Amino acid sequence: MPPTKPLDRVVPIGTLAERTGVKVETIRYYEQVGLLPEPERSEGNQRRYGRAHVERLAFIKHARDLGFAVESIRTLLRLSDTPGMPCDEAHAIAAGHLGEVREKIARLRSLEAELARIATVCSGGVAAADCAVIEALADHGRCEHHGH
Amino acid sequence: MPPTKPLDRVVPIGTLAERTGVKVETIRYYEQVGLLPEPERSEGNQRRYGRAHVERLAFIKHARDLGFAVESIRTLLRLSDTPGMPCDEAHAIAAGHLGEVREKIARLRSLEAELARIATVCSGGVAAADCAVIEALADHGRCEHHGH
DNA sequence: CTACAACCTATAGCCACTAGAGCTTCAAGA
DNA sequence: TCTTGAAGCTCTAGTGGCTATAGGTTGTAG
Repeated sequence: MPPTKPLDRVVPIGTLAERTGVKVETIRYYEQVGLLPEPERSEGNQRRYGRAHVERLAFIKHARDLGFAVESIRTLLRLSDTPGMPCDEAHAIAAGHLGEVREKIARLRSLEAELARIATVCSGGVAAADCAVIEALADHGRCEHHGH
Repeated sequence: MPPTKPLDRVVPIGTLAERTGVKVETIRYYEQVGLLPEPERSEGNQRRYGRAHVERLAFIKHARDLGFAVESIRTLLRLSDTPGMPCDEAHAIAAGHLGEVREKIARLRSLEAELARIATVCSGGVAAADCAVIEALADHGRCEHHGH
């Protein structure tokens, strides 16, 4: 028989990791915090995963990549496990997260403007006493009014 | 004598906290990790801060507000303490941080686009089985190619 | 049968705080 | 002077989402 690895229905944790792009340690962590159900074990006590696990982990990974908190993912998984439920909660989680992301962007943009201003004034080579970076940080009169 | 508090040269930790907008616990933490020097103590072992502490803590707060890591702030403070040194390092830290902030913004913007797409398709009220949010997360074929 | 990669558990560390328990000190009013 | 209560003190543990290490066991190719 050839190494039919990609078609195996039951795979060890390393293969699951490769297949989903999630590290082995992270997979065990997800199991520990209850995102991923405990899989069957081999005779020697090693984890053996099936197709359902691959799909569930892909779901988790995708949600994490989108920045959802583990707690939100727990809820989203619960919803996806009970397809009859209305999905208002899922929408609320996504919309809430979108709001957070937008806030973060806004905050980072104001940081970016401030940092760019500071960093362009001083491009190094000057004595620290006259450095615009140090000065800007020391001079709290300039920036504390538009709270970044 | 009236309560000349705002002009006192030696203040307890609570007043320092009020004056800088940094929480009492955080001030003690900064002292513990060596950002803020240990102040004098009252006879009863309570911290008493002077003008120099206020300025230093304001510097730290401003830098933290701008997102600098504590480790970077340590270096920036060292530079500002030795005004003769050239400030190339300060410039490098600021420029490096600006780069990180810009990367974060870029990543968040791609998240925002994806989340907005997902969240607008499904605005709730639908059964979870048909919910675009759940579906988008489950369907890894759609998004894994443009790595967010 | 042996070698060695891959697996296992348990624990500690990361960052920058934050919260709590259980105690002591300070300052204002009676 | 005494009492009260806010504010201070130290020490420890918890947060989120992993990541790393130590020290052992299992699976499998040659």
